[in-house]
Amino acid sequence: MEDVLGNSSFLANSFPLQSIFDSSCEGDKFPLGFMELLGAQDFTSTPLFDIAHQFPSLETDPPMKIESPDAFNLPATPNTSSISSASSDAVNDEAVKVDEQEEDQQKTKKQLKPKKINQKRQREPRFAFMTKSEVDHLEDGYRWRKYGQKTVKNSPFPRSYYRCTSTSCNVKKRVERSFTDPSIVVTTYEGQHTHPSPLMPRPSLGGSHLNSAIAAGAAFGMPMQRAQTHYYHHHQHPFGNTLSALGHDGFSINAGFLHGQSLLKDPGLLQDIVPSHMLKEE
DNA sequence: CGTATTTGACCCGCGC
DNA sequence: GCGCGGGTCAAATACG
Repeated sequence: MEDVLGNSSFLANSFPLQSIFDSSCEGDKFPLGFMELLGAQDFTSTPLFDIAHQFPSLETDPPMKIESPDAFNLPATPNTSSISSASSDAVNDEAVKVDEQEEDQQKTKKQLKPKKINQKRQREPRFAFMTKSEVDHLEDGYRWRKYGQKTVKNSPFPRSYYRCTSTSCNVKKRVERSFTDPSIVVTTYEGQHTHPSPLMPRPSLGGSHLNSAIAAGAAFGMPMQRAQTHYYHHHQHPFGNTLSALGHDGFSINAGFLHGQSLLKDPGLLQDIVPSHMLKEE
């Protein structure tokens, strides 16, 4: 296809991210989508989800705004392109706090027991990426182990469930194809990696756009494989410090686990993949 | 032999 | 209460 860049707008128009979350929210009623889904789990003790809490108004905002691909400078192959957004559910901090340890135990005992006290179940931050790709499983720098697959209602394509193979990292992701456009792969990440990417040990080595993009993408758990990653976000981004990136539309990234800190320290590198206004905007 | 994938069963939440 | 759909587990299997 030659309309690679055009794909972004195409995706935005024909496949509003909201619909993704609408369908990925299971039975839960998340009229707002992203903010509700903003989880309150703090793997790294970075309370960025609290920050997300401060932006309750999403319904009044337009569903999404797509970022110009140029802003990312991704030299990815024109084969694929992806857009992204994030979500998480909003829960009571207290409930989470109290729940965390208990939940940890319950987690080990799997879900045989009720893990939620009186709140919605999922509380981990979630990022959804729509990637125009022919391969289902995009390489994002982490190793994933498939633990399940389910058929998706209203879709001929199954949804696959992956879990990060790192023992201390319980990041999960779902991969499914859009039934409206089979060439689009929707990848939803849940949770945050507590470790650097095993496949991308030195992000700032090459200094090329690709390298930094991949490094950052890997850090964020974004699909990299021949994919052009576009981020959906709203106008403002409380990008307070380098440890947490967060768009108030729910695009939240906890980069606390990032060991390749040089990447975050150097705005230039980040600029390679993150829109400039996203870095400094407040 | 160790690791990853497959796949049926099970559990849970939600809507009716 | 029941059925449905989503999410996860774990035994079996495949693969290196």
